[in-house]
This record gives sequence, structure tokens and C-alpha cells, in this order.
Amino acid sequence: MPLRPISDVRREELALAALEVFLTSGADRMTLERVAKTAGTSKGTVLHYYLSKEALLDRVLRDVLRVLGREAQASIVAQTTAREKVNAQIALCFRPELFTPEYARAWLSVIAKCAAGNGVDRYRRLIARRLRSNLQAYLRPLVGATEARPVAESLAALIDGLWLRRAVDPVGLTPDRAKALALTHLEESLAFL
Amino acid sequence: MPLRPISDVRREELALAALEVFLTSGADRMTLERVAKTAGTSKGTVLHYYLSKEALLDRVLRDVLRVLGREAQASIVAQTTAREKVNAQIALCFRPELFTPEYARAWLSVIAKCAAGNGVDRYRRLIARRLRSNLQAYLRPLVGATEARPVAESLAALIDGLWLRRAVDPVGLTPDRAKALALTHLEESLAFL
DNA sequence: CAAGAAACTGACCTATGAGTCAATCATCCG
DNA sequence: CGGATGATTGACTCATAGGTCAGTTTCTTG
Repeated sequence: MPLRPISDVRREELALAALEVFLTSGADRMTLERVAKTAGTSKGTVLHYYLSKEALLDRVLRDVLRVLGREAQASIVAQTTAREKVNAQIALCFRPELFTPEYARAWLSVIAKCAAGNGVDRYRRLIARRLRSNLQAYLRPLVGATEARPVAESLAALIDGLWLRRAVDPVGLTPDRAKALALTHLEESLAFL
Repeated sequence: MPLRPISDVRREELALAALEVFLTSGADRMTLERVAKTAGTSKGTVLHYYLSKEALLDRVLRDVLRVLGREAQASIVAQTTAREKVNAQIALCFRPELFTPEYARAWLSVIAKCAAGNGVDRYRRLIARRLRSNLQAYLRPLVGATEARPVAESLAALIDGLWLRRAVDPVGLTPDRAKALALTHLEESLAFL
């Protein structure tokens, strides 16, 4: 088998370093200098492998989304009933290793960036839409076609709001509590119809 | 009566210009240069009246919060029943002239700023806490002392999430629809107990 | 009116951060 | 071996943005 080209190795190492910086500093403060330092190299090298900071951020976000997508697929497809699928999706959003202040802050920094208009929109849309449309799909058998959309919309907004709070107040909201709030909301929505 | 000192007049004019820039550009892009230009003066003058950009932003946020606080007081105190008070609080959050993409983006930029650690924390806490604790107070007679907190927490998070969505997707969510979603959530929470 | 205080300005300084580039250094292949 | 290709670097430019400052104008007041 052919040895992996150095360029690929480097690109991956740099992406990893960038991810680390991104998670601790957010999208704005993820400077090329810091990424270089974290990777133990120079800014020039970073720009040698990624044409611009945007390209690097792109790669980082793509990686994160890919991983999340895979995990979602794995843990949701395993469920049989629609209700279990919704539950699994919610549980996924609040897994303790994901629902951390660092992740939340990083996520918020991306949202803010794209709300401000600086590129990167696709990712937010991707996350938000996928979350909502997944929920909507799982909810349809439970609440009917007409009610699925508003219920999913509300639940997705609640989840976003809880993430936002997590970003700003690292101690006031545990993963368990956040998950409980989301599940209660779901419960109530289902009971109400 | 004494004429108003020029310094006060200027400070207010500059605060007004700063508010305009803040609402259209967000906290980060509210540069001293732009504020000066908007006010029709020079950067030096801005810094003559406000010791730093942070001081200026401080003033802007303080003004906004004061106005919002006054409006809240006025429109909520007028209500008699607890349920009406909650409704009024929700209506206030989604008033069409407030729940605009511009406001939402500006608000998001502040949240992101303080999540990132750059000063200004007090304001987020102020907004978030006041909203939640107001809701909690109005809800206590409706759902009891033990349930008031989680219900308020959930509703506040939902409202935050809807604002967030408003910031990112200017067309997908009208004020009416957002308000309806929040009211439905409240309805369901009350019905469920 | 004159002098001091306040308003006001623009030139300057500094820091940060993205991106460029020519010059090295390593490696691989003919 | 020896050139070509690619990796790597650090010094450079450019732009932004906050903040400083000395000097000028304008106002106020004795």
C-alpha cells in the first residue's frame, strides 16, 4: 500500500490543531498564528496547506458536522419507534461530552459570524435545518402532518435556546437538566394534542 | 432653568449615533470611526466624550435596557391577572418593532461577545435573568412555587431560541408566528400540570 | 477685552491578524 | 550525484481599529 502523502498528513494535523483552537477560542479568535503554534509550525505552513483562514474554518466545520452526522445516524437509526427516535435525537443534542460550555461557545461564535453576514451560512442552515427536519420527520407519525412542523419548530428553538444559555452560563444548566427540559416540552406537546 | 451643558448634548447625540451603528452593524462592527461619521464628527471627539469604546457600548446597552425596562413595566403592570401578565411579557418580547432581524442580530452579537469573555457580561445576565425571573414571578400563582422555575426556564429558553432564529433567518419566522409558538408552549405547560 | 477652559480635530502610534513572497531545506527520482 | 519538486520558514505588506496627543478653535467669564 502506498504511504500517505505528507501533504495529507499535514492537512489533517493542521485541521486537528485548528479544531482545538476553534473549540477553545471560537471562530473569530481562531487565528492562523494560534493554529500554527498549536500545531508546532509556522503561519506560513498553515497557509501553504489551506489557501485562507476561511478554507481552514470550512474544513473544521465540515469535520465536526460529519462526525455529528455519523453519530446521529448510528444512534437514531437503531431506534424502532418514532417516539424513541425523537428521544434519541434529543439525547444526542445534550450528551454531556457535546453539551459543554466550550462547544456551546464555539457554536455560538459561528452563528454570530453568519448572522453578521460573514460567509459560513451554509453550516448554520445545515445544522438548524437538519435538526428541525429530523425532528419533524420523527414527529409526523406522532402528531400528524399539520402539527409536526410547529412542534418541531418549537422544540428546535428550545434546544437552540438551551445551547445559547449553556454558552453564556457555564454552571447554571447541566446537560441532564437541559435534556429534561427538552423532553418535558416534547411530552407536553404530545399530551396537549 | 439652566441650559443643558453642551457636553451632555454631545454625549447624547453620540450615544444615539452609536445606537444606530450598533443596531445595523452589531457590537463588533460598531467602530469608533463609523460612530463618528454617523454623528458627523471625528473619532477624536467620540473619545473625548467616552473614554473608550467599551464605555460607549456600555452607554448604548444601558439605554436600550432602560427603555425596554420602562416599557415592560408600563405594559405589564397594567395587567391584573397573573396570566395576563405572562401574556404581556411574551407579547413584549415579540413586538414587531422589536423582534426585527436587526435587533436580533445586534442582541446576538452582544451575547457572543460576552460568551467569548470580552466584558459586558452583566448585560446578558441582566436581560436573561430579568426575563426569566419576571416570568417566574408571574407564573408562581399559576403553577405553584416548585413548578414556576422550570416552566419559566423553559419558556425563557424558547424565547431566546426564537430570537436566535430571527437573527439568522430574517424571513422564516414572523413576529406573529414566534409569539404564537411561545404562547402555545405556555398553554401546554399550564395544561399539563 | 483677555484669559482660561472646554470643544474639537487630524496626525500619529500601536497592536492584531490575514495574506504574500523569496529564500532555504529536504526529499525523491533519473 | 544533481536537479526538480515540494515543504517550511520568517520577514514583509496591508488593512483595521482602538487609543494618544498636541495644537487649534470656540465659548465663557472675570
